[in-house]
Amino acid sequence: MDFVSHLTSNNIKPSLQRIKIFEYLYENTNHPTVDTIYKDLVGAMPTLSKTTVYNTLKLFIDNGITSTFTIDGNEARYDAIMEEHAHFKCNSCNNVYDVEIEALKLKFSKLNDFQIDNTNIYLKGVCNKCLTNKN
Amino acid sequence: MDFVSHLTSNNIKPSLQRIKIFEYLYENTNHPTVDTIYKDLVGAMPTLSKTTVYNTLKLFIDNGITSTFTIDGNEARYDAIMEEHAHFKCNSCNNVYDVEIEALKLKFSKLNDFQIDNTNIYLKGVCNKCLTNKN
DNA sequence: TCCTAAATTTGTAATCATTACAATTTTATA
DNA sequence: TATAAAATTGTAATGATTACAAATTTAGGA
Repeated sequence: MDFVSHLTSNNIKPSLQRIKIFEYLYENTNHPTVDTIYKDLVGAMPTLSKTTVYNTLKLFIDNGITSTFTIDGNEARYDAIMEEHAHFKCNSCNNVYDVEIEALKLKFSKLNDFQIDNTNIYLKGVCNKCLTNKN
Repeated sequence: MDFVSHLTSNNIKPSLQRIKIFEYLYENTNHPTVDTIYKDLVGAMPTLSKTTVYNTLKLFIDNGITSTFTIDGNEARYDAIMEEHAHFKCNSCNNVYDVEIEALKLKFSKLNDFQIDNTNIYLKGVCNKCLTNKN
């Protein structure tokens, strides 16, 4: 993945901050929050500002190379995966997993009262790993 | 709908504030925010505190007679309808509509990697009314 | 290369929803 | 009625996000 050309081809000037933040998002598929992104990058880029992280993510979203969602209404999470997918949060280990929703998309598209531009799904429960450990 | 017995049968002592807040939720199915609930009720109950609205809604949720969701990650919305359903927000008129998801629930229940306790779906797009008006 | 304007980054302060907490008021019970 | 428990209230704190203006960097022309 050539991050620089990915940015430029989406009309984003590839500054160092933008490259690093996108690279981080692309390689960390665990749906990081702004705070996580900032803390993980500020070591290598000591002048990084949290405002820049906010600005940059907004820019990415506006240009369609990043998506955002909130799992519990508190902190926004970010994702470089643009294919529509659902999220599953385990109430036991608090991990957030990706879930395929191909079948669901089809169902939704049949709704004819609305023009649906955006589908947002998240599930909560207990993941298999935690179910097994719990005996 | 007898609100008092609905509260008591769900282990909630029916104080005036609790009755009024639940009544409001039950009769206003437009998914109000805390601020909306507070502003609409404080006229009739001048001593009402916004903290009480928060406390009461939390109590309702803990006792299973109210559900909550966030449509855009900013403000929590509340709902006395406990049957699982999706929400559709129109990007043009900003209204939030209820959407049936019976068919979808079936699909989700087939996922066998997770034990799904809670399904949360919201859709965004443009409602028919706005589509028609726009020519 | 140097100069200037525009774009980007940064830090601080403001905003806004929500929560913590302690004081006050109300309710229930002896 | 007296007392303890529960409920309500107001204020202050928290935490994510945004506004905004200053500082820095970048790009293009002289």
